[in-house]
Amino acid sequence: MKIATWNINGVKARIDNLRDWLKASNPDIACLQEIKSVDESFPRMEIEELGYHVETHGQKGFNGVALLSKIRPDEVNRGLPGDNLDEQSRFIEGVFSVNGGVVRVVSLYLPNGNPPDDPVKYPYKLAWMERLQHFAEQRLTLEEPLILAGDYNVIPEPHDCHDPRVWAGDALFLPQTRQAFRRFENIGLTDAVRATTDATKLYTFWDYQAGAWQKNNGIRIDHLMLSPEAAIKLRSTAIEKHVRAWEKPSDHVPVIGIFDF
DNA sequence: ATGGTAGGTGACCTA
Repeated sequence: MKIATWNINGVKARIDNLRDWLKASNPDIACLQEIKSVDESFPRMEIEELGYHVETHGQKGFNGVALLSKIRPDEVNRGLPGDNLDEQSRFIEGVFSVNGGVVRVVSLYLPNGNPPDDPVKYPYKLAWMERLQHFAEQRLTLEEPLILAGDYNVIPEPHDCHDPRVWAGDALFLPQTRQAFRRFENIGLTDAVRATTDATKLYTFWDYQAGAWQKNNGIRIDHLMLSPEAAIKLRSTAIEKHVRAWEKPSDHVPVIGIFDF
């Protein structure tokens, strides 16, 4: 089973890219972030035509996540538990039946958090990470394959960016951010890409500005985090870097996990 | 639209 995560930066602007990518990469489940669309205006038919079931958790203008899947989920949960007042659409979970078992797949868009001195933004990011940790801890007790896939807006380690000095004061790389991410690993989640390679200079995002792509000035912020039951079934990972060179690209590229289920 | 770029919105906001 091939499971992908991709921040597409606007589903309406990226519909041709998205369709081309689905045809070429052919994932069984695709987790999308930043659809920047309400549920009603998601280009559902254009995706269904390609044989995918569509579940969205959209929002006007910003954020928004979706799950595209060849098999229909048995259950879908929208919104990260832990704050009834949080109105941002950043989390959708699908439960899928696969040869006798179950796999839970989450598409998440973790808050950016910049600027860090803003009274709201960075605290919101850290609180969201804590809520995600609590969610994960609860799901881990189920002892099921769980894949938390998405744009984490976290650079885990210095070698996950082109120049750590540039990112030193950024919400994506601050010690508290990295510490919160490390907590995900400490409770038993595995960073799928890191588990399958020790290559450096692996990036999933290149800014549109200042020729970042041309200079390979990128960061690795899109991750597949796995429960032990999913990690043991992980066969390989890939970062589909070529997609960044397409016409009208997203600033992120798809990250893939291939599993034995 | 601060600027460098981009998307969605609608007289800026977010990344």
